[in-house]
Amino acid sequence: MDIEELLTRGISEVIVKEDLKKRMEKGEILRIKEGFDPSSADIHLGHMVGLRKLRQFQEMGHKVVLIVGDWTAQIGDPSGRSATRPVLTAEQVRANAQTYMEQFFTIVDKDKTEVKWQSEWYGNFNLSEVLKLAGKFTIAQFLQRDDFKKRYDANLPISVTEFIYPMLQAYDSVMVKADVEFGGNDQKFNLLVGRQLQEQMGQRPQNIVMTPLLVGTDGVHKMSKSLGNYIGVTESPEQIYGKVMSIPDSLIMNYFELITDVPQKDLDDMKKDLESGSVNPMTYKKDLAKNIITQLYDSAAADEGETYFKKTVQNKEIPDEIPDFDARNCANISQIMVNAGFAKSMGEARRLIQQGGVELAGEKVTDPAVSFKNGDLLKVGKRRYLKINL
RNA sequence: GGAGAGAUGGCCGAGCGGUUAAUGGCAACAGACUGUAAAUCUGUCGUACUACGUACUUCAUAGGUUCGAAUCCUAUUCUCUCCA
Repeated sequence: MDIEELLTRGISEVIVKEDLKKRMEKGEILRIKEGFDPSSADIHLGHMVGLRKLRQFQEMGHKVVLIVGDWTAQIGDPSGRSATRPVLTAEQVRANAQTYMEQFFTIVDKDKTEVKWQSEWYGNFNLSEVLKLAGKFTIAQFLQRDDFKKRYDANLPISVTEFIYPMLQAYDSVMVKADVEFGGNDQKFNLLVGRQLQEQMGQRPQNIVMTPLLVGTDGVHKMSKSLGNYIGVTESPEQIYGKVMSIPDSLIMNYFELITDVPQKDLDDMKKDLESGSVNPMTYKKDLAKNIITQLYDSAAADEGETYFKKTVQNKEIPDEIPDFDARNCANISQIMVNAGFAKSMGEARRLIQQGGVELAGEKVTDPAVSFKNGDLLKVGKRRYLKINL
């Protein structure tokens, strides 16, 4: 992959592109900063966009500096939603960070990565240092940030700690002497603050590489755990396959471009096929699902995912493995559904039955009081199964 | 410190003393349809039950007024605006 493609495909913006390109062409080995906030541990396909890009930089010899945001995790990233996050204990943060890194290094090369914790420099930060740092910024500057401005204009609360977040993130860049910082599109402001602070503190300002935000399975919002529209990289091949199939058809090309290595000219052909309608979108969506699973697992797992999908969704067959459920304490079918987590309440369970969404031993259940016996197969909705154990 | 506005179900947002378990939208779930868990259409969407009904618990929190309150009053907590 040449430098131009590296800086174009799957990238929304590079600041300053010419400068970065020159440095790379000169063969400089760059320190690429990637921060993460261990308030949540799960990596999903949305993160893959940037992580794959990091990997590509590593393959060209550059060094990734991963910053564990154990301090910023306590603030909560203001980008996105306004809901304040619960404060995590140090233990939780450490546990999350561990889990995160395990996932991180399935995509990024661990040997070419340096891990830094924010507490290395913030651990004994004192008030005078905080003041010195805060003194370098103005409120007007923060209100330029779209997210802040919108909330300010809409009379929505903005916590002062949210202003501190970009300051800390910027100071991180100074501490690790970052040459380049990676971030999602929505991070633009924070990334730019890093440039400014580095310059103020006598460092060469970092270049910025921004990756587009992957749209979630709902086809509308960015992929995020809190919106529930995400596909986690640790999910099972069957789950990933199914979730990929559930993205709107209009997202297929976007996913191919951002999280696969399929060459651009192939993508162009596929796009034409989709536009002309000569190929069923499902076909490409299946390819996409397999491609992603192969990256995260291997091609055998991808095949398994596909087989499972064909069986259970397309042919509506019963899956091979069905969990047993101990139903000895359950008086009726509804109770089993609630205890198994298939329904939130007895009322919901009854409704499912009324709507014809429940099958017992192959028969549609119409009477909530039907009798069941050991080994009976219970199907709820399209794809939730269990075997009754008495 | 002073003056004012506001807090409604997972989210957005109506309602301003009784046909209100609370319009509408989104999300979610089920059904139909489909070569996709896409799209589209229909339905459901506080909890429980001896169920076309009944009971209980909801409209920031705690009290109060009233035959009756999400709607009025008081206190508390939180948010926003303006003044200083």
